[in-house]
Amino acid sequence: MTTEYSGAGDPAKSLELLWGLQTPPTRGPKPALTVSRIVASAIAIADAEGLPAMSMRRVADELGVGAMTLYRYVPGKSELLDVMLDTVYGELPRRQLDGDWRAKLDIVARENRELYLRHPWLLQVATSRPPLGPHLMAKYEYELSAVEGIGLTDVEMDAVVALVNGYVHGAVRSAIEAKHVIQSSGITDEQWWRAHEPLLQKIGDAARFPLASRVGTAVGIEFNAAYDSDHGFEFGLARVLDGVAALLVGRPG
Amino acid sequence: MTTEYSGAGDPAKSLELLWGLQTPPTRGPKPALTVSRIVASAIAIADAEGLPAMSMRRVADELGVGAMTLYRYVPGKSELLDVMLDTVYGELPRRQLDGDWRAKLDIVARENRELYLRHPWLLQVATSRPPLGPHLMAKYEYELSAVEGIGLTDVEMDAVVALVNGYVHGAVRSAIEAKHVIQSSGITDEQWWRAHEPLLQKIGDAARFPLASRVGTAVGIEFNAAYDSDHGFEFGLARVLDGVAALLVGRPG
DNA sequence: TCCGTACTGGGTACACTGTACGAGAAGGCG
DNA sequence: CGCCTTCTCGTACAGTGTACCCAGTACGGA
Repeated sequence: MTTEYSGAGDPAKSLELLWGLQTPPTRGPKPALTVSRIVASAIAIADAEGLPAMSMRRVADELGVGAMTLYRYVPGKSELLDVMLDTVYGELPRRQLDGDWRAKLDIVARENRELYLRHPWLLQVATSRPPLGPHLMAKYEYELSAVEGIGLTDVEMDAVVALVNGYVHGAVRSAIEAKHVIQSSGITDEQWWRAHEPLLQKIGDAARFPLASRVGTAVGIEFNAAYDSDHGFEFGLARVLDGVAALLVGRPG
Repeated sequence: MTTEYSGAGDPAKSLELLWGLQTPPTRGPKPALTVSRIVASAIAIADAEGLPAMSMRRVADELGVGAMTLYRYVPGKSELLDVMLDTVYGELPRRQLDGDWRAKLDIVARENRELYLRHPWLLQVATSRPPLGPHLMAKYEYELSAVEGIGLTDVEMDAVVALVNGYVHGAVRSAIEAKHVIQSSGITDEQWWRAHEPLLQKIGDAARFPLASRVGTAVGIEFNAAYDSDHGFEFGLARVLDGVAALLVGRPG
């Protein structure tokens, strides 16, 4: 299983692709493909079969062309990933944000969560300083607008947005991976803990990890129950937003 | 560039390795290697050259044996990664936690941060439900002890620990990736934004993203300055802990 | 109209990856 | 000693991204 890096390719090349800056040539045969068709295929494969299945040959097969043909449109796989990222960012609704900052950040968090659930492979792409595509720019602008004018410095605004985005990223990743493990193994968390109790007892002192086994079992039961899995997400998000609220106490805004 | 999954191998096999449950045979030639030597080599390579450089052949070369020899000691690369994870978790100091819950969580967060900075490849390993090695168990137990007896339910204790760990993970990842990009490209964030200003102006309406460019520039300057890079970490951590504090208001503990 | 030339398509090849298989060597036990 | 377990590791296979190069296409200028 592999995960990829964004921004690993030539930034200038990626930017040209992202903003559609390459001027189409007048001579020569008409291209059979377009970058967006390639990107759409790649996203479809990643959505359906995961990021590791998205190889250049696989995408090319899907489009009915040879593998090397893709390199006429995209400098390499890294740049393809960059464009995939920016493309799915374009799916975000970016509706009008109403209410106070908390309501706005709440919506932002939920929209990002939906996006991650729709494209789980996003969670496997490292996205620090990705090439600034138009949709990523718009996403950043949109998210900053949620905390504009509430008394934060510019740097604090960025930090708060990053904090919320980071939380959503982590929370969704945990949830998805837990679901995957349960699906692939057919073993729930609770069953897993129970199955390993004998092992844990055999390993030296069973009382060495009292908190871990008590809490671990409780969490397993909770997740195993027909418990609303959104609840865990809500809990963490509320904590993060409470933390931001504490920062704003006593500030004008 | 590739990243790996933990827990992708046979859990039972990983557990046997992690807890050292295999009984050494009496017959046959003496093994030339040990699992811990293999793991130490693998960790050294991953530390020095990154996770993608840690291939089975590379580790075998380092140890002066054939690639397939490793498979006598470790079922596969996934299980090797599991043991690597548990081994570095064993490096955590786990000193006596003093003070109130906030001081304790603060220490936990800092210790985890140090670990990530020492072994950046940890950030590229997906660790949801990794095989329960002895050191991971100890880590979990230690972290739970920071929030034990302060009025949280078991499930809340797990959620708070996961929240803090998730924050540290995300914050360190951002910091490390930002540093990598600056090192490899020689371009600071500020220079990057300035260099792309003409591009952004050329793209339709330059005023389309006023917040993004203002805040982006401010953040770039801040990071570029000889500004203590720990400051950003502190800010986010304080927000997270404030959020936990808000949860505890009015509870006995 | 016709050719040169810019361009596209894609086959082949290379250096990698993890690891299945199986042959040969080594060494404790009856 | 001989058996049988165990260890080492060469070879092989199905993948990966992509560099290189040749063949075919179609427009611009003559």
